[in-house]
Amino acid sequence: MAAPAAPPSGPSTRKHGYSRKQKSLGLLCSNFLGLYNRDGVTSIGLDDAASRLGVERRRIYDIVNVLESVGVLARKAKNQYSWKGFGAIPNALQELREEGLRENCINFAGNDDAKVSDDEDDEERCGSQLNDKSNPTVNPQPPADQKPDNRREKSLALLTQNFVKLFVCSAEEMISLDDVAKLLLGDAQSASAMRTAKVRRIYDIANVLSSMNLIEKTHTPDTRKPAFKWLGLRGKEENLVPNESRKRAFGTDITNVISKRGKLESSIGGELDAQKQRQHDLEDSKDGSKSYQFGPFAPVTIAKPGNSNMRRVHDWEKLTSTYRPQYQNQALKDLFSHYMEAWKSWYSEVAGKNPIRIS
DNA sequence: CTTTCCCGCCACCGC
DNA sequence: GCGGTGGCGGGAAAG
Repeated sequence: MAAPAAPPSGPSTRKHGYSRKQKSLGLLCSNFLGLYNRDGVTSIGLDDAASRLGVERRRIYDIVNVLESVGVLARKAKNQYSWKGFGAIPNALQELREEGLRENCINFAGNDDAKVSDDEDDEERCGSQLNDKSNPTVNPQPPADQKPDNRREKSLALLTQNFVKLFVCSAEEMISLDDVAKLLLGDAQSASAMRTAKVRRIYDIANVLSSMNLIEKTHTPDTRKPAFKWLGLRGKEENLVPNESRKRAFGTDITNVISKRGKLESSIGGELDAQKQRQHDLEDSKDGSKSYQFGPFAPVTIAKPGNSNMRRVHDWEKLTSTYRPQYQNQALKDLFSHYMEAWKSWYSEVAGKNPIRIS
């Protein structure tokens, strides 16, 4: 693949092709992951990440918040996060699942292959936000106050957790954007204007989860409505679809310092960094090739192992045994195995190389 | 036109 | 006060 500046099948973006896709959160997240998913990485400084990825600090917060919700990161201190790795995801998801099942009094019964179609069941929620002013929280929190924690309720992190719970708790493997919006941000269907304002956050979350291949953007089979499909596991013949090649210019200065939305950038030495745009496709045969691109300071060449038939045999057994808590319950064991099994392929596909670090 | 969602202002939270 | 966080929504690119 090539042509970073001119998106395929787009209008002739002649000069200074400003493309939103090159600055998407998902792309940034992929780069973030590629940058820190490396042995030896233990802690991550926000300033360091921001400068190395060439973005403002604000954007790092977005990524970090959702990554933390999935267990990949953990806040250690101000400005400092610790890298937990992809291996922390299964446990994090399971916790979310248990928590989700616990907090909302739902009885989905043995409804395994739900079709759902038009009825949006009301699983998640029930204990989250709802009516703007009335007391919303039902969680283990003193209902005394409502003003202080109001901020927390709308945090990206919490939204992300609820988003994930939606999939992990229920049997659905595809949920429409409309339903997600409705479930996460309570409220009935309001005008399109109000909803548009709300879904912006969902897009943010979805983009970074997509970059991890935890979900995938799709459309409902019947309608053409946008929807999200849960990947990574689920009792289906689901296959892990590797992302398409994606890249983002690195090392350039802060995103907006010069070009204001790509309009008045004109001729302020915009050519200089063209050299940084070099992109060479890593190995690649047909489609799915995920290549990270680094700026002037290209670290290690990322070798993507998965593509060929010979998948290097990870020490998954060892790893699994290390991770596996002492589950007395057989059901939990199965569940865990199910997760791990799915993640073997997922991990080797997306993350590739080095095994997860265990502390 | 609608949908997607980047950007960054500025409120908020400790210190 | 001060700097780190991160809601929040304007408004422009993409469809």
